[in-house]
Amino acid sequence: MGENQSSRTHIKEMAEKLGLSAGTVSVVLNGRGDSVRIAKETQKRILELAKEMNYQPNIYARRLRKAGQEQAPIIIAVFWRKDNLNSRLGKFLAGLYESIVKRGCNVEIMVQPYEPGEFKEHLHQIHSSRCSGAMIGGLTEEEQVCLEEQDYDIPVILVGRNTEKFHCVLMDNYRAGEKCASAIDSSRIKTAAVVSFHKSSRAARLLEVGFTMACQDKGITVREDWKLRLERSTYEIGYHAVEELMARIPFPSAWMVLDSRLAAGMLAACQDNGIVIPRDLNLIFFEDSELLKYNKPSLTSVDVPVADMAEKALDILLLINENKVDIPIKRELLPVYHMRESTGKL
Amino acid sequence: MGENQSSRTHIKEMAEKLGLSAGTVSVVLNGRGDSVRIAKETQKRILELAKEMNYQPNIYARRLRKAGQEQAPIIIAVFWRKDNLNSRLGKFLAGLYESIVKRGCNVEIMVQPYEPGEFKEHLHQIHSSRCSGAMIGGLTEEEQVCLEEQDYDIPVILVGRNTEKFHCVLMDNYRAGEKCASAIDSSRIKTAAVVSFHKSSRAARLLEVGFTMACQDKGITVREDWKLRLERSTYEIGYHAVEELMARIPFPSAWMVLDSRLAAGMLAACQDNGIVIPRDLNLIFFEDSELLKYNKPSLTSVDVPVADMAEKALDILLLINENKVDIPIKRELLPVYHMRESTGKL
DNA sequence: CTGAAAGCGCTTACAG
DNA sequence: CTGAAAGCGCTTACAG
Repeated sequence: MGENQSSRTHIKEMAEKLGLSAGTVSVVLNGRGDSVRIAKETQKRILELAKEMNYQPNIYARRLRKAGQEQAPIIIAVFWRKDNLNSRLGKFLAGLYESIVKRGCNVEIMVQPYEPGEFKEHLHQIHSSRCSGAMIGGLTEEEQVCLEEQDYDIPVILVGRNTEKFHCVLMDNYRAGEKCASAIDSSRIKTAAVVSFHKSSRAARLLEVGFTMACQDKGITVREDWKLRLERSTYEIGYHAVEELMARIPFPSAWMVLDSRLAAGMLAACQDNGIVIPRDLNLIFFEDSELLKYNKPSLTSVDVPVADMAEKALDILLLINENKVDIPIKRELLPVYHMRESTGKL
Repeated sequence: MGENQSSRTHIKEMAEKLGLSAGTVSVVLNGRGDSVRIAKETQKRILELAKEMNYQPNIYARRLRKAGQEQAPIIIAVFWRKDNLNSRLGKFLAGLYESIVKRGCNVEIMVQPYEPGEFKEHLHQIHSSRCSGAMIGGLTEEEQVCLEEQDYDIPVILVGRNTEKFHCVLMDNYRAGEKCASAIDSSRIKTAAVVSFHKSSRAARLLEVGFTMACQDKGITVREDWKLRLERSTYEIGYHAVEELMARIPFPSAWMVLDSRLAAGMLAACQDNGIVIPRDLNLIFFEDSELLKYNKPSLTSVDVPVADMAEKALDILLLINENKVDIPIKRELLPVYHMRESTGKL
């Protein structure tokens, strides 16, 4: 037992095989063989064996060796859903990096992608022998439940998810919904629709409620049957959503859409059906994209403040590490707001 | 001297202050105080001092301790330009992760953003005591020169840059240029323009040459004065570029554009000037984006195969680590190709 | 030219 | 209830 665990070659092993000391092997492997005047022949034997046994140095041992010369860094493990790597990870890392520089602290960022639904395979990585803290984005509810079943000896910070057990940074979804409503010109517009998804998260529902409530306050009607539930986010589904809404009488004249990837399809449908934005329709998208910004007319959006979230997550992590506070910290941030032509304002 | 270097608190230090042994302190700090039956009072003193001195465990020491129980991983340092974090890092990491899973190897990814132009500050991180290999994206020419002045004891792989000294993975720019030309319907189109930048990289120039040569072969004329050099990539500059090209007589009827961020401005200008795509004009963009895909008409693009590059970079790194080959390996990959309506084909 | 020892910071049996 | 020792894998003076 225990054989397959430490299958990697070590210096000591090689030294024994060669009848040399570990020091000699180490020196040669580090290219200092000549300067320490190890026999050419010995060097050759060592290098050959290293190649043969596929020697890989243990980075941790090397770094430990350097302790005293250099500060040991704080290591942050960032867990991110594989299918989200493209969208927001870049912004998150950028925000994190900026904050690290600003604070002048010695931090290393480790990124660990995970398969959607399979986060549990990484639970063992959340441990003080691996990193100083974990930031986790994109968890499903089941994954979160699973995560919460255990305790961890380092701070865990959920990104974009609410939790009572761990720390978290998230957008104030209710406020985000309100913001969307405030983008509508209520002097002209009296009816509004919501386009969201069938399997909506708690976050999405809060957004919807915030929007609906704020609309009510402004005298804008949001009828129950104007709340569209789509299956997925594709061009075609966006296109059909417009046709469906057009069948409703009266035709709601402002739409809040909970996903910007539908935008292309929806815009095409509007064009094909002679709906002019913002004359006939106010459009507000959740999530920003170039598509929205450069469309003619440009489209208003409300987005998650990812960089901000990274900054706050770092704040929490450093605070916890310094004070060993044990109550969970929650930071709710305001959404980012891009007012554009699609809501009739410049 | 050496005081500010190791300012961090260590267990030994705390043990001395408290008149205890390191073992006792360690046990309590790991929450095993009760199970090992350390006096409550002692535990309290230890925890208080830890808080006061802001004790941070040395992750490397902890991980080394675990050696034998768990495999030491290969650590890949990914250096990425801060201002590119949003665009291609996600795809690169996704590609890297996929390849890691496919190969079933034990790899950790460390991401180190750097300020554009300031890569030299990270040179010391390219060392076997920090990681098993470095992948570097987005270097400027000066940065690359600076990097090449030194030797490193781990494999260095440049992403998207050519080099004789290190390994590299890059797109075959000449072939990419040819691909762009092949998107043009030469039975109908006889003239082509190139829109690029004033300060163009060697890569961009190769792309241009590949395009020009392939056009010649197809009987398409690319006149010198149809080669536009723009200052930067913005909406306005894209808009003006179209006006400039319209002033040329004859008006070139296919354009290869070396950057997709100009797209929005160019499309707006075409629309404003009654230029109909693809009837009057074939458009091919380098770099893909949603904007191109969902435009009406959808726009053809040629893009860097980032995920592929990540895979090949991993291949190289593992190969080098196994065989200690010392000749630089270069992998040139074919671009990714999105044929769309803007070149008149579906 | 090479070996033996010390030590990086930490944890874990073990002894008392 | 606590201490002393051993050891994780590696490197670096030092001795010979």
